[in-house]
Amino acid sequence: MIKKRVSMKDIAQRLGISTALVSYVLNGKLSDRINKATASLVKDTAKEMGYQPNLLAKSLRNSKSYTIGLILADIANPFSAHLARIIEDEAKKSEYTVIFGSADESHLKFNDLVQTFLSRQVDGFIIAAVEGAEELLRSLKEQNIPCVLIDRYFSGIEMNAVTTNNYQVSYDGIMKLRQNGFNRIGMLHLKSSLTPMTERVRGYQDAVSKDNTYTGDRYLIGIDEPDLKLQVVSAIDQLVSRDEPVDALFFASNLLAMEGLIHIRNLNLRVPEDIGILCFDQSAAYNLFYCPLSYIEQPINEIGEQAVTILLNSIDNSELPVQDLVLESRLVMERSALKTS
Amino acid sequence: MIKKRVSMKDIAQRLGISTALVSYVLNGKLSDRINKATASLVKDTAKEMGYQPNLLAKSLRNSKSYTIGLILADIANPFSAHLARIIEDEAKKSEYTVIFGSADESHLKFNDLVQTFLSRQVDGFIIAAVEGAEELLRSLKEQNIPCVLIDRYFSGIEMNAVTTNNYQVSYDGIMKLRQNGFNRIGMLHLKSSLTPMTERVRGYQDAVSKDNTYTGDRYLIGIDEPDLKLQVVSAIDQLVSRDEPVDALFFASNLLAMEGLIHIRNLNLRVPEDIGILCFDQSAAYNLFYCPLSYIEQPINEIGEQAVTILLNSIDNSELPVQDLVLESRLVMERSALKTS
DNA sequence: CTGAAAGCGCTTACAG
DNA sequence: CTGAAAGCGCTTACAG
Repeated sequence: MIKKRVSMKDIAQRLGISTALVSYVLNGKLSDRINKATASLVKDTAKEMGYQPNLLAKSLRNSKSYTIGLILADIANPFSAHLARIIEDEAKKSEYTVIFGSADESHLKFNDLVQTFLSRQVDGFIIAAVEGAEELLRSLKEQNIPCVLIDRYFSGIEMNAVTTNNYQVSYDGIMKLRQNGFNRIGMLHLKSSLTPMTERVRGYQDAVSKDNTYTGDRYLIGIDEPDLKLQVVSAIDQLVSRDEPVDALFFASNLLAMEGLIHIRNLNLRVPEDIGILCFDQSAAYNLFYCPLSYIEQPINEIGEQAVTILLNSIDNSELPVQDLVLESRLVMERSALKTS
Repeated sequence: MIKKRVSMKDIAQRLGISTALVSYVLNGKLSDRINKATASLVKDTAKEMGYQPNLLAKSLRNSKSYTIGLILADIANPFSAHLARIIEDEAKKSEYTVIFGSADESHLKFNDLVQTFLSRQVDGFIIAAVEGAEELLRSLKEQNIPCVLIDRYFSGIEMNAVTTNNYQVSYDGIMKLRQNGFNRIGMLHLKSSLTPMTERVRGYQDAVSKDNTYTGDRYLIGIDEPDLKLQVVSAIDQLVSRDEPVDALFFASNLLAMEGLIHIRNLNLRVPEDIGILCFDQSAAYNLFYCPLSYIEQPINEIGEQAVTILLNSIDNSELPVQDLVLESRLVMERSALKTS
């Protein structure tokens, strides 16, 4: 059996005083009214006996668990993993613990996680929501449970959110490609109704349509996530074998870029001579590609930090107005986006 | 304010019965002795009122939190992130929740995490330990707190562990390189006293020393993690510019391989013509390198699953003997390990 | 300066 | 078939 851990009661008994007194001392409350000698005796004894407060009991009594629930799309995705790390670090600074789960784009898993975390009395949520989550989010809002949405934004619901300027940075990126001389720019995106993806597509569409270059959907292909590899391959095959083939590609996500670049290499297409490249999201992997790749870098650290800050504020004060923070991504232009012909 | 959540007491009052009865019904206990009508009434009312059990209270009462503490080296490392995902999934199947933290190779952070998690009354730990953790691990063992070590193994302490055959697979990998005709094989490893690294080095040393090819340390260079990038660059520069330069390189970790390959490409060394390559750990990034890379793949899924299984077993039954599971890694030989001259 | 007492939301041995 | 009561480890208003 696990050794019984020592409680305040144990300390109190050993010292022949009340648990109330032990509690006051150990929490530094009423310190002005407590006998200094008693106080230090209590502290010493606590240390000696290896006292560890039981946070479960504390939480139950205070109806505050100092726990935040983090729901991510997929912790195995580097973007999520990085975010998880920042959020855990940041939460810890304020003595909060993080419990987490991956929703894997499944509505059922998402609901399940929310319920589990509620049972565990989390003080609030940081959520990268999945499609079909609106109803549940609305109910969290109604119950006044502090939440911050990250990455994905639901326009119908007034909730705290930390997102990035997906539309603008995509637009800027494409315009930059155009200025650099590319004029048949294709885009691969994930079929998704969630804002980051839709906004990136919209940014692309507006940029390529500007001044009537061509209408936005001519070189635009949506990919189904479950069948990603195969579809990326055939999409690229298609785009490069047209009468007027693409001369540049914009990958709307990490994973798309990964698979796309592999195929481009297999096709022996030269970047940027045959095809220019722009990717959304940074990846350590890009460094292994022969041509320095251009990408759009979201400020992950800031997203994580701000999400925690906003959440903790709204836990402390439920009257705060809803915050909707849009951070700026950075456009990093490398050789893959320079026309050389 | 957060709306008060509904408790068993609320249900009991509404129905004019005792909370005991509510508890019995909702937990399916004593179900043979309870009036079916009352039972279904309770269940319906619970559902209608949106009852959510308070796991904090339950845990306090049962001295069991259904929580496991996961301590990783660094959640932002793909290997860890993947592991975290498996462990969370696997734990969830048994209704356990995971709380996690990154120790970042810091002894202090590690201690801190253990204390925090103990305060939260975790039922057990899954731990990728840091250097200098022995003492604390020993104390966990003394307190009979269920633990499973992963990835890193401490020979002095009898604890459950799930690791992989680092020595053997490294040995095999190097022997394979030799069979393929490489005979001046270098290795870059992290300076670390922890088993995975030391075992990989030992495997390399034994393999290159076999039949007196050369002694094991001639082409062996240790890298300090904080200064990894620069040191990898200068290590490689050194190894390839000797009178008898290396004709192959074994990278003992993901990160080393990443930086090393970038530099090899910058030097315009051809893989495998100028230099053969073998990497420890798989990485999605390898696919972007121009030459298919050989690597050693640890069975991450199995590590995670087994760790959870062993942990839950030892939570349920503290009398179980210590388990020390060594899983087999897989050697994946690609063109980077084929001598072509 | 200190203690007795109630209560957070649950479970369970005991009694009827 | 059901209820009263104690207790898990804490905190805190109240009394002295």
